[in-house]
Amino acid sequence: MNQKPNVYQDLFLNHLSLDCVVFGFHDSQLKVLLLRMKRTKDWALPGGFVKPDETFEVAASRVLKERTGLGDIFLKQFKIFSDPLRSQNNPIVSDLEEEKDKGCIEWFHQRFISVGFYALVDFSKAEPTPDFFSDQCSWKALDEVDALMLDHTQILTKALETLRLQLNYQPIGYNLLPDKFTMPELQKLYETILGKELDRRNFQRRMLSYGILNKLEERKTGGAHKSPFLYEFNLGNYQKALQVGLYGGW
Amino acid sequence: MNQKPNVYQDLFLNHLSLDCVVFGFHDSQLKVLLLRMKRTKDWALPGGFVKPDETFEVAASRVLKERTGLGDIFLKQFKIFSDPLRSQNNPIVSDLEEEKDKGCIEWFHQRFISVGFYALVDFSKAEPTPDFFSDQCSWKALDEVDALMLDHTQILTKALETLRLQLNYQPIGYNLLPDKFTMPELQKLYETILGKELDRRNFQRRMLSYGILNKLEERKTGGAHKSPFLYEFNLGNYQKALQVGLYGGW
DNA sequence: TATCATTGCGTCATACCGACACAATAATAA
DNA sequence: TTATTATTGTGTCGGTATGACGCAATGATA
Repeated sequence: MNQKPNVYQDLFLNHLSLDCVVFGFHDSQLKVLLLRMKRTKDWALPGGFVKPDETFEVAASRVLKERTGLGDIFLKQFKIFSDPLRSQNNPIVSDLEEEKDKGCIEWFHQRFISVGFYALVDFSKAEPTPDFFSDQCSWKALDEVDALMLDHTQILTKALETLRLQLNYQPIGYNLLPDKFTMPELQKLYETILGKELDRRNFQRRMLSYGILNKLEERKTGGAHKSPFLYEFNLGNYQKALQVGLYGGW
Repeated sequence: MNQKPNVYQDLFLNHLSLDCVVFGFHDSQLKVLLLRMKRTKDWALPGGFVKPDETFEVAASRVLKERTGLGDIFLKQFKIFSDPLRSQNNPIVSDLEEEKDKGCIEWFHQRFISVGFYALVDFSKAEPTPDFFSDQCSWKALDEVDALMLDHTQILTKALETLRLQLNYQPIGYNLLPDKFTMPELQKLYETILGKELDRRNFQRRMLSYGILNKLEERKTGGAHKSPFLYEFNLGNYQKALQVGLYGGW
């Protein structure tokens, strides 16, 4: 979608769309990747459509490759949004009307259901790239996000809610942090996602008990105080925890 | 879909379908509602399509109303299945070919994505009813379920997996048990869903600690041994637990 | 050299959980 | 009528996880 396809109906399947809530972590803040629409300047989630030979997962990967330059992104579908009126009044249409592009307008006038994905990416490695309908693609801290296009605010909210829930039985951080990181950094990530502060000492104890961290000999220097140890994820245990979960529960 | 609509393309949206995994509890067994295809005798999940004015949730409710006679069913979407090849070789088509119904065959030859729902219903109140393509609609215990049509086995497996996960932070039982029930019955439900046995005494302690049960004065008589107390769900707390979750987690 | 926020490591009381003991009960068999 | 037996109600006990907090060590800055 870097170039405007004049042939949506030939390229993509009717009614099907997807939207991605891309999370990144930077400056002790949880950020989301957003697009700004060309004419209306509305902000929107990166999204796209599905080709005849794609699963939704593949389509989402393709879209995120275009928007961030990254491949092999952590991606998870969390909900499907199917309100019959959700895709009405798409600001994209008003952009297109200026160009009198009939076929294209028709495509965007149809009803779309949207599969919501959330993605976790390394902030420093992503290269935000606008699509054809937007003039800007950039990271926004969660508390800077105003009203979004269509039902995208609702999608973002649900994604965050899901992420918070998953935190309880899934490891997180491998996709959001650099390879080596300190315990305070990891804690800050958790605190940002949860939106509340945690006890430093209890966090460390619990985190270490999961067995998904390797403590390194190095320390992170340069900070203005006592230099903390560096950690890395134990990928084997991390992957295992992703599948089995962190707690047995029942 | 009790009658065969000759006008799918006018009634429903292209590419969109849904499948429901309907769970019921009876005879200390977890059962699933299945349909048997008329000609091929393949077993399948109850499913359907989406009308232009429906959300997926509304469409699923409509389908389940037709298959069970029940309204206001506990319903939850858990995953969308979008393999491009998933809806190939639909046995329904071979049924239709006998009738040389061209338009109808075309409809079923298109690629469908399917939103998976799972539903929890009161076994005793449901009235299984086949649709136009099936000659039988009946409950099957989980271990009696053989290979299902298309990717329906995969859908069923994922539904069960989701249900087991949800058990950890959501109350369950209100939709599956009669109004009054005993602690052993509730435990049996948990054991059946989880596929493993639990300690009677620890189960009771944990269950009561949730605060979602009212202990009644009555006992259940007629059993061959000591008569157990009856319980009912405390609906207020139950609903609250559904939203907030059973455990704080982080 | 003193200051001070930050970090590493530890303590303590409490809650919770798994495993298990024992008496009470209700239908059935003797 | 009485003994048997499987089941249920209630409680205990030790181990473990959790929340709240103490204190000394560190490393840049003043």
